[in-house]
Amino acid sequence: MIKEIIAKYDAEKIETKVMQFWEDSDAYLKTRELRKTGRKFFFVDGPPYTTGHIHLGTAWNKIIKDSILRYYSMNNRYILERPGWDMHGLPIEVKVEGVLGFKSKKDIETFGVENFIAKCKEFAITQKQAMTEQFQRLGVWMQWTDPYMTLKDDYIEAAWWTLKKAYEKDLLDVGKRSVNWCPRCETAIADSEVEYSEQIDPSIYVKFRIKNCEETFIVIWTTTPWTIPANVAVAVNPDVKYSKFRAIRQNGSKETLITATDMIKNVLQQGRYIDYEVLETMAGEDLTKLEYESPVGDLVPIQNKIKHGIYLADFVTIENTGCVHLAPGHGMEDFNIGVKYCLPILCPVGSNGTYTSEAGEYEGKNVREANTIVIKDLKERNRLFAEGTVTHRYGHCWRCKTPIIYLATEQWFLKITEIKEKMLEEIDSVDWYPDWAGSARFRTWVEGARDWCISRQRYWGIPIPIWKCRKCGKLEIIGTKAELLEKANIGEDIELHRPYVDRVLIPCECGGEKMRIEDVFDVWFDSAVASWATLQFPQTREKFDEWWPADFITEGHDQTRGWFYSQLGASIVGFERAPYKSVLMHGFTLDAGGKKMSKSYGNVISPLDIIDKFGADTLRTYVLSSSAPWEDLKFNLEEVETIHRSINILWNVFRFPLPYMSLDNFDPLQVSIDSIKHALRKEDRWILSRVQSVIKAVDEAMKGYLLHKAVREILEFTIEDLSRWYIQLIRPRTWIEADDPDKLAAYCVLYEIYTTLTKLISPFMPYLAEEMHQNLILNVDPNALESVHMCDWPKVNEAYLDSGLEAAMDTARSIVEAASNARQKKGRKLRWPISRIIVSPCSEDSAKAVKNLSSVLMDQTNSKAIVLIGVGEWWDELGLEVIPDPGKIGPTFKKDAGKVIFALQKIDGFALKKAFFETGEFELTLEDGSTAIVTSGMANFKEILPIGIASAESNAGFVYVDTNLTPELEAEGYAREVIRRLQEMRKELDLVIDESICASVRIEDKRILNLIETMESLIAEEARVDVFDLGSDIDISGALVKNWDVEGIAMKMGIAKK
RNA sequence: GGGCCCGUAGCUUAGCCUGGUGGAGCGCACGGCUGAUAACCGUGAGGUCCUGCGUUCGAAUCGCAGCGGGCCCA
Repeated sequence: MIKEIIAKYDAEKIETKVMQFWEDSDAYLKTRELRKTGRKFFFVDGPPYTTGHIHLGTAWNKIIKDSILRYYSMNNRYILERPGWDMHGLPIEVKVEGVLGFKSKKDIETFGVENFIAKCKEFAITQKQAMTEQFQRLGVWMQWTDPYMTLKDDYIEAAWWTLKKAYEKDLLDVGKRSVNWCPRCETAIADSEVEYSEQIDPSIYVKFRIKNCEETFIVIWTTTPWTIPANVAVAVNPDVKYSKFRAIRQNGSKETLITATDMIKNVLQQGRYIDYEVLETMAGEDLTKLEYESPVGDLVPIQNKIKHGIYLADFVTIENTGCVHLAPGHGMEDFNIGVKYCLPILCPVGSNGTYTSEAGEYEGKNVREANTIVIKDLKERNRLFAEGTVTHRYGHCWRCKTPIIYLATEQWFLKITEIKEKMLEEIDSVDWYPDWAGSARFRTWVEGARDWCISRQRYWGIPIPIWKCRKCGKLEIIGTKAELLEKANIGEDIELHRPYVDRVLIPCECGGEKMRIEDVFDVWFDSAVASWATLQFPQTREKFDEWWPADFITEGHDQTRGWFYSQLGASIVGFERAPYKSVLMHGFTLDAGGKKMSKSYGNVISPLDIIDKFGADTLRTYVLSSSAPWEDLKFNLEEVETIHRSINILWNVFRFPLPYMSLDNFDPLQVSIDSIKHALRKEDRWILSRVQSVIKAVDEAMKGYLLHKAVREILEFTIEDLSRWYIQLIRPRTWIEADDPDKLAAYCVLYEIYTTLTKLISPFMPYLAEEMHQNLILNVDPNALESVHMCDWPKVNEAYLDSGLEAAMDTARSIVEAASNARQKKGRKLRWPISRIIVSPCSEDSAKAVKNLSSVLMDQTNSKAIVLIGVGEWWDELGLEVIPDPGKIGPTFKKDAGKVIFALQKIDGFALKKAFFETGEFELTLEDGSTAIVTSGMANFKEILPIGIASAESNAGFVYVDTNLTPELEAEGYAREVIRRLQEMRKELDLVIDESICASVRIEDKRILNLIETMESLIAEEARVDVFDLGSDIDISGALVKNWDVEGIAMKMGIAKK
């Protein structure tokens, strides 16, 4: 039996209860089980990093995923969607280092890698647990008991297997490259791990003395003096003019310099020269013949062994001096030029950011601290041309904020440049939502991609499975744990982390021993293999063959260069095809002002706080409805409150009929819409049609992942059509006491609508939907499907669709609004009946709608009749005033204009208007008997409303409301006022709906009393009055007595339980 | 500096693809309703459609340039 609900919407209560129900009933597992025969749908969850707390962005991300998966599940898709956790990497290492008070890698070595790894693992697992609970609270249904975790051995094997594939396909490369390096973490870091921020650095101009030439210097500019000891060359632009010129100081001293011609002025200013004289102008090309000597050769002996040349490079811009200092060991572009021209890659800096012995006198000094020393040394050697500072954006380690340096070190690479074409090809075979996410954004990124440095010199990560012979240097790439154990002849199981795998040695054919290289993987490589790791590949092939590749993934737009990219690269390496078939790119959460949320701004909003206040359904509905998925979401608390109110309306809509249904023992299993078909009213057919249209619209929206449109459609239907219209229309029917077919029809329709609506909202508001399902379905039929999420998604019932009726109802609503507007103009409350409203329709369709829905119109306008005028005709009770336009009449009629105007004011406006409408002119008889032809435009018209009539425009045409009272109407009006007061008093006494009362009403105004006496039975019936005492001088008593002022008439009323 | 996206009422947004007098919701003001009631409805005020230039008879809509915001890159 359907249960009455008195409680107002209490999200916390509902959601706690439903969560418990899901757990007790194993609803999630049963739902998946139920769809086992359905078409497979493989979803791969982009693994959030285990930071310990979810934020609004990760919440939105999971909410989008959950809603889409619930929708697919109801559409009979068999879903696989293990949630994932990204648990390795520097962020956790840095956190743990912080907890343990470590400063550098040495501390870790002292503490013991084994101990350190154990701490990292413990930390990651604790954080994962906390975040799991938070995601569950959002109502997200995933395999929380069996997530994929990047720290598990089977996951690690997936990464190993992929690397081995890369090796077999010759896509693995090793070599010196210039990489971003964090001197604190002592590791290479990815481009994506570099955070740029403003920083003040030295800005120096340095003179390099040209060899075999009389005291001539080429001038370069740099912000990193510490790289001067590693300088090996200078780059100039091939398309730029350079000059050799004599610079002259105030005191007459001179110096011969080489810079870009256009930079002479700047250089002179920097060096405080006052004049110059160009000696020679040359192309960049000409400079390449020159050689120069290091300014610090006496301090860095290795510099004297290097031949310092000048080379051409397109990247050189006309800034500063137009000559660029090249240190291939300390810069990306420098390195590339170095490789191109086979320059020595001098890198006299160690992993901790201090100079090595190669740096001669500088050995042991920290590079950033060495800046001032280098400047001083240059000055002493007369090689410092100018000195200053510059504020610019500089890269920092995203975890520890240390300024990065570039180091040329030996690293491992995936040769992305070799598979780029294939990657671009695969992008086209993927469905992107929105389209430009793939066709523009992702494509551009991949086109510019470089080889991927996958090695890191750290501890907490997937060990790179490369074993190298200490004797002959032969490599062995290991693909699985079994392979490792076998090749190393180890019997017992080991964990695939450092330092355990580091201890495993593999005998080499040469008689030597292969030992693992020390590096671990870049964490981006971890998640890159998620789509097969989550299928337990390579441990088993079965699931992989069944499910892979993913049908769908969705992540934020930052993942264009992140997970969308890393997965594609790894998948081309492993399988030569994209690992996903469709991708939805979603936006970022910003604060209400459109700024990004960040701890330093203090504008971070926690999803958990929102849930505590409004519930998960409100948060979900808010984030889903407020903007298109791919647009950034400006989080606005007022809008959350608005959504909460909307859901509250949904709740009120839902609970409104329950007391009546319960009272009447309404059993939906016994009565169906078919069985009471004959009793369906127009409005019933209308709402049934509307709900079909909503299903259609939601399906259409979901097809393109337009979740915002889907949710808005449902909310608008609920508020506009259900709450504001249909419920208002059927309220009187629910009060009918007998077992009336009219009432039953309304119940059946409501029941049909609600059960459909329950399913429609279930992907988006899973808790509320479940609560409604439990009452509407399970309380009626204990054998029904336990959870709404197990139900099939509603199918559009074409038989109920009636677009003509939907349009007609729109017309009717517009008329009711206009009538309400017109009433207001005359101050006539809706409670007071009116004799008639008159509609002058603007089209045949409107006229038809009025005829068709006249009962609805009478009902909602509280009028006794609807008068329909013919299309294009005038309501004959209207007067029409003719307003002549002298501006038009004057020029035509000159001196007779006055007579024409006078005549126009006297004639029948209707005839004139008709003539204007039909022929455009009218023959006017003037006072003196003569005639004049007036044409349309010479007069305007203004309608004259009869007394007591007000008008307003609707989209069906003009609506006139007759507010003139008759004694009958007045009697009913006052009666309604009395009923209203008695109802309010009943309420105040908290009476049960169908409880009878004794009531007494004293009205001293005789005329009003007489009117009301004619309505005594109506009042008694409406207010459930059994014993009714009405008079002008009676005593008023009861449990509650009140004095009222009804439209200026004093009334005293008393009521009591019978 | 580059790529992509966004900019419409105080706030959140529809309309933009396919040019023809800009629509909602929230908030505000006024009025109404009343057994859904700490709910609800109506009316009203409120717009340089980010700016400028161009195309066009006509631009929120198309093009170009700029400004502001976001993500990514340099």
